[in-house]
Amino acid sequence: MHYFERLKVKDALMSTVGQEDVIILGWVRTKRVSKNIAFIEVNDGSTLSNLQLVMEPDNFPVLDEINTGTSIKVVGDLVSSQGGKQAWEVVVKKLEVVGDCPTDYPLQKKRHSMEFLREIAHLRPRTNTYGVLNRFRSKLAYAVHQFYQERGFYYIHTPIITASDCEGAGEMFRITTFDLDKVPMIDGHVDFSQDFFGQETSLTVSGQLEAELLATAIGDVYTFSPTFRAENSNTSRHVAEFWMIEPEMAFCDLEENMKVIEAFLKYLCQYALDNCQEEMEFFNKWVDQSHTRIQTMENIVKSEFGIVSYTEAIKILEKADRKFDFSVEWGIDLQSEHERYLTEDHFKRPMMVIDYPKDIKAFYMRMNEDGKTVRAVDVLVPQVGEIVGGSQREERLDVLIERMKELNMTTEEIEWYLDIRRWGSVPHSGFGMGFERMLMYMSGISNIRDVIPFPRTPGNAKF
RNA sequence: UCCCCGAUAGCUCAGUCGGUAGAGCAACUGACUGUUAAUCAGUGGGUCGCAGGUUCAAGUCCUGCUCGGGGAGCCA
Repeated sequence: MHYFERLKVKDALMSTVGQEDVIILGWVRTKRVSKNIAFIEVNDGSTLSNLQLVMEPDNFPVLDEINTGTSIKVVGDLVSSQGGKQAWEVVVKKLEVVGDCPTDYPLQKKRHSMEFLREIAHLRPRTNTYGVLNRFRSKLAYAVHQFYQERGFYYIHTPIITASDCEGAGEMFRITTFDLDKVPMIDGHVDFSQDFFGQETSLTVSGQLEAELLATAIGDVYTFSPTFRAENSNTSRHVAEFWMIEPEMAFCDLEENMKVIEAFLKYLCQYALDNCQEEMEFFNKWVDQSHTRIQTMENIVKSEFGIVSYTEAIKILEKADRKFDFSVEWGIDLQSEHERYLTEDHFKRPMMVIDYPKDIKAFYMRMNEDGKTVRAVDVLVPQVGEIVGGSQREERLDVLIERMKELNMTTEEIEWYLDIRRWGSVPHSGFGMGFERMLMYMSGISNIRDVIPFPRTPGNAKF
């Protein structure tokens, strides 16, 4: 097949000199045939742009079999193009069909709606938009690793299967090997002691608790792994399976944690500006309706994030010159409309809200001196909302146990989590960033189902 | 799960007061051209989401269901 010998379209287009007898392997995007000359544009996924092929139709009767979508193998000479829109093109010497493509191919030579493409998610990677997105996603995943590796963090693997039901981050998907038609029962309840693990187990909703164990051993760690939430959420920013990045740092307080968050977000934006120009220009031109995506990324890199305490945020909202559907008072959970007002209207930039009331945050967050608020931080960005949630963890064993009692939580199944507070406990902090939400923000793509190749949502696990 | 909106050709949509179906793009055929989302001319293409109901007559009105979109809650 000449896999190793072929020239990728990306490399052909970046060539500095002409080359004889190059091999191109790819899919036809469009064909233009006239009596004396014919053009094919071929794309192999290596880059957004197509490579133009030129030939005399009389010498290539196989042209009749070539449609949009056909996969082809080409041998020809790479020469500078006589046409205006591209520097290089290939004068074809040999052309063969690898796989034909009947004309009922769903991807037409025209723009399609994101909604339609979502229904054919197995084919949409072949479109310009999803080619750009999937290459961007790969590059950003690499940038995530690069950021942490450069700073001496260790990449850790936390379990996908978990037995802790107290992670508290949402509904969980149960896993079992039971024959669901005859589940063993005891005293009217499912007898999980007969199940594979001898207890009830689920897919993880967060690697944080385990990450804390590793952080209190090897210092600075991060996870980057799939996460599962069984919430019946039907919104443009929720999926049941998504990828989350969760750093955890020993000997680190909330203020230091926030510096890592800000540096991380800025790093990803700077990385995209430096290394993903083609993708960012595409998003700016075709995806972001206000055409300000590049400018937004540049602003993030330049400007300081806003920091406001929950209590101050409430005051700002109370003074706001506009009505909210949900009334504002200290102690409420901030609603979407409140978060949007803060980040989009009041501060007009990414915002960190800190020190939330303990009652609306998780049990493991460190109690402040006031006894009412905890060392939590949510990062809000325009258009997407919450993109990062983090906190300083409660490292004082007695305080943590007291808090769990308040919440009627049993400590039995989570003794292992308490143990790191028993022996050599240290202040530590961390956060979780939704990878897809970050991709949404950076690309301007407004539905999370369009930044992951195969989205899982209530009622839909196709492909 | 709740609220709102929608479902008509392959895609995006129009369809008036209820009277038996339209456009653009795509596809196909032909012509022409170093073209480039080519251009020009022509052709084919419909169980109007599904199931009921009202009516002489339903794409159009009513009910239920399914699916999709926007918003809310939950959160990353």
